[in-house]
Amino acid sequence: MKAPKISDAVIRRLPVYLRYLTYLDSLGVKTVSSQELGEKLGMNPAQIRKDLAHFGEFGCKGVGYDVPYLIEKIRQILKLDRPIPLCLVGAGHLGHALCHYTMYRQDNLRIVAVFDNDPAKIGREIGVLRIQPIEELPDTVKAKGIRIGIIAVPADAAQRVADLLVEAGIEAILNFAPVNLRVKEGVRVHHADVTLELHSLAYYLP
Amino acid sequence: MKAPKISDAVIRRLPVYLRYLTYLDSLGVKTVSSQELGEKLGMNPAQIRKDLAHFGEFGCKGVGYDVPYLIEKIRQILKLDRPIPLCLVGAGHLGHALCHYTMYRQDNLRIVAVFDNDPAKIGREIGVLRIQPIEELPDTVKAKGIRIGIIAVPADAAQRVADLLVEAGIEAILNFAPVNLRVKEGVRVHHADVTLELHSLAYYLP
DNA sequence: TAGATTGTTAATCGATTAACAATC
DNA sequence: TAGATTGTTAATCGATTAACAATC
Repeated sequence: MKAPKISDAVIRRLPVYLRYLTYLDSLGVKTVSSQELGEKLGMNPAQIRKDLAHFGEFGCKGVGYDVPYLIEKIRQILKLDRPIPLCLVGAGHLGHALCHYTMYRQDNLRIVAVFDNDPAKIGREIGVLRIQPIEELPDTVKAKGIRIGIIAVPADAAQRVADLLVEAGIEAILNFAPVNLRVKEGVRVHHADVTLELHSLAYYLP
Repeated sequence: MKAPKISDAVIRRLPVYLRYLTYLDSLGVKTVSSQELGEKLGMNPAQIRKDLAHFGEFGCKGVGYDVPYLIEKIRQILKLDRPIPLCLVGAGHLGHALCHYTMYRQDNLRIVAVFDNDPAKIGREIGVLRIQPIEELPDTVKAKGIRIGIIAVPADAAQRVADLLVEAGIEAILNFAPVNLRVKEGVRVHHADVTLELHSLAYYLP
């Protein structure tokens, strides 16, 4: 649709805007300028305008941005305007936390299946979901149209799980295990790497 | 010590190098070139050399880098060569996961205290740690010399906890709550933001 | 209309990559 | 020594910021 590739830096700022806009909306604020947005988020207003202008003309000169309209537009850009089924692999503490977390959110990303290979966990429930044996993953992914997989298993199992997810036809992976996953071209992997965050944080200690 | 500021992008790559070097070391590999490193990590070798050269001359021309020596040096740079006590606020599923995670790691970052405000949780144990009431935070932080605080509480409590941590003298915060924290100058905050990762991942879906 | 704010072009800044002399 | 690889300088690339005409 859009010829020029949008940089990842831009894409990662959109959810930040979205979150703050949603907050403004909850306060009943109808309009916001890039100036105000920039002040609150500690960002350059020109950057915000430029980021948004990549995708269309969402603002109104002399006025600013209509909050609900901009929320709608950003959600469209991020493809959050349609339901996206996720699955979770690994029903440990982290898995539970993630399940509860996405369960109570108001967006269209929803965990619809949970897998584990521990017989003690299989069959137990997290919220409305029953923990399924990992062997059921391929069929369930197809049956439920699951598009994103979340890996919340120990490091030594992560690559196997990734292979299984990719084989099942998953399109993107969010990986919590502290390992570099290798996946085929076209499958996007994001890392939620606590180790990396803590290590880089340590550097900045006085 | 070093006059020119090192960019955050560089700092965030160091733990990536460190992880892979540690893996190589576990295999008994003694020496590695920026070329090999770059191939395995999907990075430009020149970038790796330049990153490292910011901090000193760690390599050997014609040979490459001594793996154990480089590990030692990166650990020094990141201040991981000395024990850094952490505390965790929020003993939910995420808190449990983080506790177990840092407990079994071989680095010097160690959670040494856990706090919660839920009477049902206070007094219970996570590994060797007893969950303490949040009121004990200031004294415990001082007594144990805690330098980094991890926030794993619901969004609406996060800012209060951040204020409490800063007040207690914490120097850095890792925040898992999906809110923008406001802290005074000099306190570094990193975000481990699952929402942001999932939202940006959704964009890249085909 | 006058004031405000966008969208966009141009200028600046910084980061990545390439190239190569130094040297192990 | 010859081959390999670093550390570093120079070239390239891309992202951020500033400036401003367009216009609500």
